[in-house]
Amino acid sequence: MRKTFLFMDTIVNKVDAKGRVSLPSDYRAIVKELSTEIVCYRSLTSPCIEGCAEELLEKIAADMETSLDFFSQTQDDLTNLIFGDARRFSFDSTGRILLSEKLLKHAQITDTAVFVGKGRKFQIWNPENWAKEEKRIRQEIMKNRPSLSMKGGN
Amino acid sequence: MRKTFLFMDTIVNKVDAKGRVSLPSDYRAIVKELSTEIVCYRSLTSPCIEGCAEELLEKIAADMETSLDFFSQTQDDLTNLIFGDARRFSFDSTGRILLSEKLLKHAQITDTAVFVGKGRKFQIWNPENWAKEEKRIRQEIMKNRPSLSMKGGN
DNA sequence: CTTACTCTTATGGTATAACATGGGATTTTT
DNA sequence: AAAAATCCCATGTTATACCATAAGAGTAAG
Repeated sequence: MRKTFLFMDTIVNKVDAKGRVSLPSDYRAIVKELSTEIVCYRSLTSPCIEGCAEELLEKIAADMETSLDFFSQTQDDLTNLIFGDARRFSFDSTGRILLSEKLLKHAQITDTAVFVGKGRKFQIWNPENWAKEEKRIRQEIMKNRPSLSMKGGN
Repeated sequence: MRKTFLFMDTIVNKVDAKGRVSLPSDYRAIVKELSTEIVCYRSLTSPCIEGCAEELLEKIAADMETSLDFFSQTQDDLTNLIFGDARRFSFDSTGRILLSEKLLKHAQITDTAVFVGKGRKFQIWNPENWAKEEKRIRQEIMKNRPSLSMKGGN
């Protein structure tokens, strides 16, 4: 069976004064498995940091090259937004990454970070914000439960 | 496995009196990795400098040879503009390139340059202009968000 | 069931290397 | 000869690699 590479679980780690955090070991395993790197950027929609394997961005770049027009406005905007914000974060021998000021500020993270798995991606939250968000999501799901169906995608 | 070569992140560097700027080290790494050179030209659509690996222009040229649009007027015009404007910019031992007057003027850059990653390409902006542009893009994207379906999901 | 041991992971501190940037020297161009 | 471009050295700053300790999970033995 093929090894999985899904970001899962919710892990709470300390952020030190320099902005260093241990990347959960499971996440590190994925990076090694894919021989890729972790890439993080500000979430477009939430006050949190979003991360994924660089491999995924590679795919996006490749898709754009072929699907959209080289000179299209939308492509221009999207690439600016995604790649302009994303940055590679490689971890040291002890498994830590150094988060940037920009990201920490966006996610309002000071001394504690919550890693939340999302499959191909993951998010990093401020603990309080995540608590609220999780509650919101659960309520939302319960409300819309009857109309949720598996569409075959995703 | 193949190493990735995506221009990412947003980096602010000083431009000295001679017009020298440090090319962000990640960008330099890509150049070395691909054993190519950096090529820059005036953006066709924005007041900024656009850059990419010379390799990419090679690819575009190759694509056009075989493309159905071989005789397309628009495509002809666009490539004329880009190839006519593009120039190689190699960096010195300290990693700096010397931007030309023409480019600096087009991007209204004087003493500070903002490098914005775009995947296979990157842009160089005047700080104020980029701030405005980033704002514009974020608004635009948020407005059209529902209709944007990326394969990477969101 | 409890205790001791081992291994992995997280975290704090420090040393080292890499980078951006200023200044000057040398070379090339016109 | 003057101007412009390229190269080289010096420095402050920051990120990264490294070492050491602590904490926790899991395992094996008593």
